[in-house]
Amino acid sequence: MIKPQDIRTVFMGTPEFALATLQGLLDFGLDLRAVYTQPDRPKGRGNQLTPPPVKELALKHGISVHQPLKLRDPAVVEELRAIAPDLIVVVAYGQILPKSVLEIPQYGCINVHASLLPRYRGAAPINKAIIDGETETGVTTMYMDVGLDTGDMLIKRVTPIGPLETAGEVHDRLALLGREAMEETLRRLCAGTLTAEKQEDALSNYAPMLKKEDGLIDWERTAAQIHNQVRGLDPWPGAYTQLRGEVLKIARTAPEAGSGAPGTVLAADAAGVRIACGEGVLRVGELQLPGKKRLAAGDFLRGCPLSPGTRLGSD
RNA sequence: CGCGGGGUGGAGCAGUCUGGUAGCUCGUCGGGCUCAUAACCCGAAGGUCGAAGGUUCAAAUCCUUCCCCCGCAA
Repeated sequence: MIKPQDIRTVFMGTPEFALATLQGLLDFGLDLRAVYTQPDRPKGRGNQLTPPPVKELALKHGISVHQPLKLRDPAVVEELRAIAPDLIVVVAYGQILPKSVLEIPQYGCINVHASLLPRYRGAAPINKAIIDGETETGVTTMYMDVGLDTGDMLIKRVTPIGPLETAGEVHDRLALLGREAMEETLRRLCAGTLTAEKQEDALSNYAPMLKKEDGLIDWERTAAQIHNQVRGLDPWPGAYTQLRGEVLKIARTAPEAGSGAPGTVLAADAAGVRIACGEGVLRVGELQLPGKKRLAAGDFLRGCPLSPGTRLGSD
């Protein structure tokens, strides 16, 4: 039986997704020696230098924060070795851990990944799962190895994906599940009952980093496919089409029955804008023009009327 | 000094370039019509046009300064 306060731990993470797990580590009572996170980056209007969410939480708890540009820098590795962690916990850190780092902690490097491995390895597991129309997903903790999300699996937590749920909503849920999975992992680590399971590589697939162009809608596809694309890319990067040469972002969609020439507005009122797809009709609840904010269909139409017959997409 | 858009009745917007009665769609209120309705018809209320200063006979509109909001750059 290992006591949490005897485990010298380093946490590595950057965005909001990592927050719950970091808090979980604190609550669990680990001996948290340092937090590694990405450097402050210019963000927001005016390009303000903004600290990553993890940094703010760490500072609030008086934990020393490291923000190396490159973790693989020998000096950085040396510094980390000097901290002599028994365990490194990694959640959405944003940098690959070199072998030299992976070998430092005696209890290994444990990562929380937002999918049911071996499915959806890679940078955008939540989005990709929704885009593919999956009805459930989850989180997996694993021992990290040199591959990308290929390490031996420890604990899984499953959650259903609702038919209208967006990536943002699932993201928030998975962040909490990730914390639970990590806590369970730590309990077993302390109790000595932690078991690891190899990933079945043949069942794996890869979720590459999202690009803005992934949001371009092809109205020839089915309403269900487009719906999955829209909610899978919400809130970032967002799905879009074109209206009179301008980018029109859409959100809060639902597939419906019906038909028409793909890309044609069939009806537009406060209940939504109905657009014909290659198969079926997509009801759009929220729309956004460049420089404007996202508006509910009713509000949007007051400022930008859309008459039936309007064609969307490239000409 | 990263790029860009904006602040106009309760909501969303037009009007600003080219100064001259503040407008549109919707909402609200009153009335009418209807078996009925988030429908339709008639009418009404509601705005120091973000703030201050300047130019002008006259400023939402042109000039200066300031405040606030938003989109994109993960």
